[in-house]
Amino acid sequence: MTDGVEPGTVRPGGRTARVREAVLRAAEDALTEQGFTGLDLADVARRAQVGKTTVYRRWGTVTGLVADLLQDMAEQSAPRSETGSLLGDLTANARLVQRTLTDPRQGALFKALIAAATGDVKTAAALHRFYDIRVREWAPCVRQAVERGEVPEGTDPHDVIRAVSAPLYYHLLISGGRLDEPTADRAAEAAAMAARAGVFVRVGGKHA
Amino acid sequence: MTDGVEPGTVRPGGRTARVREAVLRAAEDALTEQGFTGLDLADVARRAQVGKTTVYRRWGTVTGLVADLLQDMAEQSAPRSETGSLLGDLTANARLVQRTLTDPRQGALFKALIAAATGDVKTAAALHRFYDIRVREWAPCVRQAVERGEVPEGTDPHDVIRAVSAPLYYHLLISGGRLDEPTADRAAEAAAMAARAGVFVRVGGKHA
DNA sequence: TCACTAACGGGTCTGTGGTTCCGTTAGTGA
DNA sequence: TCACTAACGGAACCACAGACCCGTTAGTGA
Repeated sequence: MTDGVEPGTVRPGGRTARVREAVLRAAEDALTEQGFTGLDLADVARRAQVGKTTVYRRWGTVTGLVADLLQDMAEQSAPRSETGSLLGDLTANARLVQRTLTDPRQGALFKALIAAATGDVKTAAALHRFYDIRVREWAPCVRQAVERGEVPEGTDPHDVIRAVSAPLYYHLLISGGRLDEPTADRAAEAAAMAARAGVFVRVGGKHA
Repeated sequence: MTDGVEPGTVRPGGRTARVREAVLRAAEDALTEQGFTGLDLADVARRAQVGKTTVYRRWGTVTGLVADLLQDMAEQSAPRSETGSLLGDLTANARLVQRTLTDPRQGALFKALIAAATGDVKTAAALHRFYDIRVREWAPCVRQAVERGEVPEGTDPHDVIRAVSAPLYYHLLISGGRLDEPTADRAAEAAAMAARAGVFVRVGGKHA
């Protein structure tokens, strides 16, 4: 803590990078299969074919490992589609999220990541960063809608994109309701309607 | 497992009830302070001034205890307010949720409950039941809005109420954004707008 | 009021998640 | 290509959450 250098920072190339890669993939698998609660670092080490000492030294705790995994996931981005209308773009986004959360592996993984973030501020910060990046990637479609005059000037793009995802995550984590394509479409419609009506216009020009 | 009777079912009165009460309150406190991860049943027993054997016998696991706590919480209901307009009612609901989630203790508790539910199907079922009850309590205000002609016939009341909460929980768990009164008001507005536009009309008459 | 036994609880034991020690392997810079 | 040392990893070790045993307390029905 006090004496500085974290392991993995001085010689980040070669073996160190390979170990990190293997451990993160193993952690992903383990989280997906066991969930956040059932995760132990020795098991991750076994899956990664790496000494468990290494895992404990580099990441220390389960939440530390999850935080690093989130950082890694944040780096790989998926491209967005463009349909020419706000509703079309938001629907594409909603369906992408819906498909991701419905996929047995991905859905379980995201649940585990979110659960981990509830208990640790560093992990929570990593999760926020991850979603901030994803939201930023889709924000342009709202800006284009503003330019086209579909939604009023001053509309906060991030708020709109988040409004699309929110009901889907609510279903996944809280209500347990069906998470099908019509649900996704409804989420997109609701967000588009609200955006058109000027609900997401920021008066002071301040962004979240 | 195979031989039937669960402890606490044959003599549910007197001491058994007192123990349950004390343990649930202690679990609530512990969850609030330590979060879901940092919870151990011996600590709960200590707080409740109850033998730890009792806690292990009656509830067995952390998730089992959380599931019972959720059932207990579901039984105590908070009344809703009526303002005479859909937007007014939804705003009242949004602010209630916002205040609950912002409160340091309550917010932490709900985070912990949701995290626990991600890892265990019984707990998840209990969580779904809890929110289903809460949603039902507020559904009448949407039905009244239908009667007043504010929103189209066939609008699913539950969908509307859930649409109000969703962005608030999204902020709490995922984006980490500000969770203030304007945010709550915006959530209510967005839901009201979408409802008015007929986004939540169910075609087949089937409810979620 | 009394007998019956469900449910409680202190004490002890154990499996395992996590830590530490120290020798080995392999990046890195000259 | 060589010296230096960061980073890895097997093995022994430890602490503690959770299981178990068995004697005690107190609801319940007659």
